[in-house]
Amino acid sequence: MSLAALPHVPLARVCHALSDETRLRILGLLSRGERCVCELAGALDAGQSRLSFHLKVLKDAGLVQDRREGRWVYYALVPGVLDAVAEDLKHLRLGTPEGGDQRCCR
Amino acid sequence: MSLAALPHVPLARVCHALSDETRLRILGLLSRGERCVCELAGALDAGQSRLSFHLKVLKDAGLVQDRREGRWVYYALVPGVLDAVAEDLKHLRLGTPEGGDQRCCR
DNA sequence: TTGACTCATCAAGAAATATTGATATATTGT
DNA sequence: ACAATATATCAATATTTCTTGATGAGTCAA
Repeated sequence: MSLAALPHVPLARVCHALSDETRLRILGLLSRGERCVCELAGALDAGQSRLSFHLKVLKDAGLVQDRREGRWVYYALVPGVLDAVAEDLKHLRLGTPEGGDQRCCR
Repeated sequence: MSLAALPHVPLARVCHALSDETRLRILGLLSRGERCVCELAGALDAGQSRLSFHLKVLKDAGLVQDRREGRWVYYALVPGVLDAVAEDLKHLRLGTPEGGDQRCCR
């Protein structure tokens, strides 16, 4: 499965979502199961609005999903998405062979 | 092999290096073999100093290496590094089980 | 030695991201 | 209906990153 299976988000944007320590810690926590925002806030040292901001970045990147249950919103990893990103990284290539094989300097 | 095998660069920094379209295109080109800067500049539409900037980001992240040959500097992917990053992403977890399993809300 | 060429670095400004505190919205219990 | 709780959003500011143009450093050939 490629990233493209999910509501396509460009790889660069996904990597940007992964490029922050706080967000990686969130994903680490979520890798062990669903968590609500206040649990995450407890585990990390982040203020509520900061956390909310980062969760939105992760969600927009298609990495996490949320689910409301009463007053709480539970966040979870989108299943398989990290594997999909990993796969895309391994096969990093351009759609079209960019720039052929020309040499500019001799 | 984990990322940690190489002169350790934190995953967040590596992902940051991967979070830019231009840099992904550079990596795509390099995935087909070594290229000198002027070749890259030709293939992409980037000015020289812009390209140099991005190459430095990639190098600092441990993703590419360079080699001087006469007037030219050839850049190449660090062998295996993309696989290593992919692996780290699949096993996204924190060093320590962060925040135990406590719940803050009931 | 001089000039042309490849590339890196620097400084300044522009653009994108992150943080903070305040406020808004939704849900629940009383 | 009201108050409390959980979360999202907004506005202002701070910080980081990117781009551009200028300059510098190394290499080569004449």
